[in-house]
Amino acid sequence: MYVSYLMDKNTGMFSNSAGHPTQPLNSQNFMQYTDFTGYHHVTGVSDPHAQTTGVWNPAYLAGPREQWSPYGQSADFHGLSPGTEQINFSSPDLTSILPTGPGTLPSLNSPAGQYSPDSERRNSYDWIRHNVHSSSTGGKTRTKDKYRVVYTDEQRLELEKEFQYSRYITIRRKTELALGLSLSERQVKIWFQNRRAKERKMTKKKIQQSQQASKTTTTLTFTPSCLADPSNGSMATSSSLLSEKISMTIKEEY
DNA sequence: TTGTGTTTTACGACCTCC
DNA sequence: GGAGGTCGTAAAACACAA
Repeated sequence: MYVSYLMDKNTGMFSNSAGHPTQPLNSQNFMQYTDFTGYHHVTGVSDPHAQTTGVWNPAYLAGPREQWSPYGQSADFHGLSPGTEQINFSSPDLTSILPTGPGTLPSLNSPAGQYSPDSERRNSYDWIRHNVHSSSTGGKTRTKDKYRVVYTDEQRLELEKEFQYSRYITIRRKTELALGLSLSERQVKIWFQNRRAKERKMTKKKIQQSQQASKTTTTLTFTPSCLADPSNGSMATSSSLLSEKISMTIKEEY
């Protein structure tokens, strides 16, 4: 709230909405995806006109997205226009799911799943499922008929893009996003909360891994001196000691 | 097919700020 | 007091190995 509040106050940031990913941006100043792990559903993401768009609010399907966009100029949330906008994806995770070209999103006419390595795991069955789950307009809670809904690729992508732009969404953007994605503002808010939690979790994991790696390296560089010690006995003994040291290091880590 | 582990929505508890 | 933050967790959805 506080950050959003401040960001909302800081109108200079979004003055004329310039610089905001919502608006068509140059590829140069467009946000870079630094982390997109876990979002495998990219099939048909950028194809608002494909058959898979059953996930969209019928109101949006009535015409081009330009007409239903709450953002004025373009409904292509962050430059999803085919062939006109380019987005830099710096994340290995993202580049793995996106075309290998210079940061271009998949062509609108591309077959769903073509660009997704996960298409092997989440194939056509997957986007069919998404159509089935087109009731992602949400509002369903534990107390209602369904525990949770699965967001569509489009919803996830746009939320993710917004997240890459800013970890904390402004009140205004939350409203716009909720409108554009047929989600409730509460859902958008919670999505951001969960996304931040996910990022923290991954950051923590990475830190732990790097610490563990450095510890292991330290142990390994220290060991040869032990091996050089004539009193150390046979090599077999030394190597067994080494493996013991490593396992102990790992144990310490946990 | 089934068991298991991971990820994704959604919520409640508690905290801070206005 | 209300809104939104983190943290922890439940449960659905999903992937994958056996």
